[in-house]
Order: sequence, then structure tokens, then C-alpha cells
Amino acid sequence: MSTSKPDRQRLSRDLVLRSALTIADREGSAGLTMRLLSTELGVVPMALYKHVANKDELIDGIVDLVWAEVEPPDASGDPAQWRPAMRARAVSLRETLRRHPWAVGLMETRMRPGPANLAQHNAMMGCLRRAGFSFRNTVHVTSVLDAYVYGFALQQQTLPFDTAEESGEVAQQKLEQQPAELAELAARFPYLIEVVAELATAGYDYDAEFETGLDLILDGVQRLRPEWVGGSGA
Amino acid sequence: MSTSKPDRQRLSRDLVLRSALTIADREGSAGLTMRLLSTELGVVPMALYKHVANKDELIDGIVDLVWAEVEPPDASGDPAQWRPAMRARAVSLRETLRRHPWAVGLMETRMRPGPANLAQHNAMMGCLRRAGFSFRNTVHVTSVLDAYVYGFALQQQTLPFDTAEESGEVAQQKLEQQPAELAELAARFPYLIEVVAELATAGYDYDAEFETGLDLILDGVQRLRPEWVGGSGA
DNA sequence: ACCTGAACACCGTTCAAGT
DNA sequence: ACCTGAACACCGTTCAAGT
Repeated sequence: MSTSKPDRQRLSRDLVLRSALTIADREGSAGLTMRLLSTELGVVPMALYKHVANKDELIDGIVDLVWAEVEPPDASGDPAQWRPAMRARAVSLRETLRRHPWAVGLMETRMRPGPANLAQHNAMMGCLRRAGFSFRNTVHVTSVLDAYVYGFALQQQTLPFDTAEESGEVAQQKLEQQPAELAELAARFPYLIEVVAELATAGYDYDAEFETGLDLILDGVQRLRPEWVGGSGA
Repeated sequence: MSTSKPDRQRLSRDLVLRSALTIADREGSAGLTMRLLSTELGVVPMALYKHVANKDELIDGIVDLVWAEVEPPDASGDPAQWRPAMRARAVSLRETLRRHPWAVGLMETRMRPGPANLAQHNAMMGCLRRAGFSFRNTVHVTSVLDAYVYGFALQQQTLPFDTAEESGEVAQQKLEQQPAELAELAARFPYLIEVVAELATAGYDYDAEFETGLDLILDGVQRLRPEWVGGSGA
């Protein structure tokens, strides 16, 4: 036993970033601290600074790890099939944001986009350009689709239920638990309560809701280029 | 001079919240600390805790102050004019988020919606219900519009320029400054660079971009209820 | 009822030193 | 080249005390 500390993996930028991502997924963005990260790596806080300039760069790093998980639109596919390709990318982006909820407020706020982010948007714009969209419309489509996915993910974090069944239960509980408080709310916000009550009995499905809005937007996008009304083959 | 500290306003929940909002606007969300807030109010940190349970409640409070700035759709208007009303509300929400950029990641993430938030969404759902939208479609429309506005505001925070002229300058500088780096980027991300270059020379206008996407979505919304194709009168 | 003082358990990060 | 120790200037918040 001449070598000491044989059980600890040698630190590397990649190991640091991956551990940070694991912590963020488990503890949320507020729970990710340099000090916790260092202790989980069996190391003193300052050891991290050899592999990462500071916490900001650490976050840039893990945000790009998240971007790398988003499936880009298939570049080898038929250009006329831009719509299913764009749809699948939007769904993949949303699923990725669901796996890393802490990232939603950060993905587009980071000032220095990483290589995975650039590659992702390059693939997206390539898909649209090859399909015949103008420069300007390529920007419009990217802008509106990404905005929708982000905003939807942001909204989903607020609501206190995760599944359709749960939505009904939660509303039912609220209704039975505080009838007095509810009566006051109903007086002040009649339309809101009415819609929420209806929603609760019918059940609320995030996936279906997301896809309804997505298809509504894709219909609008398709109208931007009337030459091709939806791909040639299928 | 028998009374001491005559110049300091007496603390109140409202004063605390308004001061916190001012600091958040000036310093960003990370710059808003209980300690800075207390010194700006000429008081010891612990004094705040008489008026606000903790920092989380403080943030809930200022987020609701922001909601109160959003213009609700006019309830007294012609129900058939739901489209301009919805459009104006989306624009107002975006302008509010521009005035308080720190709030974008927080407005929909807060778990306990405040009264201004509830009132805002009640007005929105009332406008849609009176216009004849079904419960389910009212939810669809609210969901897709809010998601778009949030996501757009989130995206706008990333980009390193604010005005159309600036966008051209920034791109021009990048182009002249690091031609070698740019060449490498162009090789790896050809579509992205091509679109960005085109955008830079033509200029990029956030307001126009936002309204293009908004109108695309409103077209889709209008197709949800074919009975009224755009209001009766005008 | 409202504010203060001192303290606790945390942060990110610098600087000089160890191996 | 990589990691450590001690320190600094910050956090939010509790608890007991002042007026």
C-alpha cells in the first residue's frame, strides 16, 4: 500500500460535469453547489477549480450536456418530410426538459451556447432550409417552435399534479377540504374556477395538451410555404 | 430630539415588497438578497422577517406585483372581439416581462399563485368563454398563448443584442474580429452560420418577430371555432 | 408590536502551500 | 500537474433580548 487514496477516481472535466448533472437532477438547481459537488467527488472544493473556471462555466457545461440529449431532426430524411421531423424534435426537446426540470429556466438564458446547442440548431435550420423555407421563415419557425416548447415546460413545472388521474384527485381534494375558501375564490374568480373544475373532472393530460398546441403551430408553419402542402410521398 | 430615527419610514409588507421589486429590477434575481434589501431599508436583516415569512414568500410577493402590471383583456368589450383582446394581452404580458427580465424564469414556476395572477387568468378565461370557446378549447388557447409568450421572453434574454441595428453591428464585429474561428464554425455549423449571417445583414427586430409568431398562433386559435371567423363588426 | 445583536450553518472563490 | 488548508466576504435564518 504505497499509493494512497487508491479508490478515488482521478478528477477530469468530464467527470466533474457528469457528477454536477446528476446532482442537479436530484437536488434541483439550487441544490447544486460547488461544495456538495466536491464532497460527492471525495475532494476539497478548490480541487474543482482546476477543471472548471467557476460555477458559471460549470452550469454552461451541464446545460450543453442536456442539449446533447435532444434528438436533432434527421438530416438524411426526405426534405419534404420537414413537418414530422420538426414535430419529433419538439417532442424530444420537451422530453429532455422533463428529465431535467431544473434546466428549463437555464437552457436559453445562458449567454455562451455550447457545441451541442450549436449543433442542435444547425440541424434544425438545415432541415428547414433544405425543405425550401426562406432564411426569414427559417428564423420564424425556429423561434415560434422553441418558444412554445420552453414556455410549455415552464408552465408544467407550476401545476401541482403530474398525471391526468392525479389532476382529478387534487381538484377533488381541494373541493372537499376547504369549501369556504373555495366559495370565496369562486366569487372572485368565477371563470377560472369553472374552467379548472371542468378540467379536473375530465382529467388533464399534459402530453395531449402539448401536442394539440404543437400541431396548431405546425399548421400555421405549413401555411408559410403553400407550395408544399405536407410532403409528397406518405 | 427625543424621538430617535425620525427619517426612516416605518416598515410594512408593502414597502418591503416594493423595495425588493426595485432591487430585482436593478440587480437581477441573484442580486436580490435579504441583507441588501434590509440595508437599503436602513434596517437590520431580521427586521424583514416580521413582514415576510422568508425569502420564498418575498419572491412570491414580488412576482404577484409583476402580474398586477399585465393588462387583462377588456371584460366590457364585445365578446366577438376576442382576438384583438387576446392579442393585446399577449403583447402586454411580453412588455411586462421585458420590464422585469429576472421574472421570466419565475412567473410560472412559483407554486402558489397570488391574487393578481388568479385575477389575470380569470379575466383571460372569461374573455374566451364569453366568446363561445368550449372549456377544453379555453384551456388550449390559454396554454398555447402563455407558453409562447414565456418562451419568447426566455429566448430574447439569451441573444447578445437588443435592437435591430445592434444585431447587425454585433454580427459584423464577430465576422471581422475572429475570421479563423468563424471559418471553423462555418465548417461545423454551415446552416446556422448562413442563417445568422443573413439575419445580421437584414437586421433582427424582436417586436416584429414576436408578433409574427403570435399572429400565426392566433390564426390557429381562430380555426378552433369556425363559427365566428373574426368578429362581426369591424 | 416591532426592531436589534449575536450566532449558526451555509455559500463561491482567492492565495499560498503541499505532493 | 494536481490537490489541499486556511481564510475572506458573503448568504438565509434562529433565538434571545431590547424598546
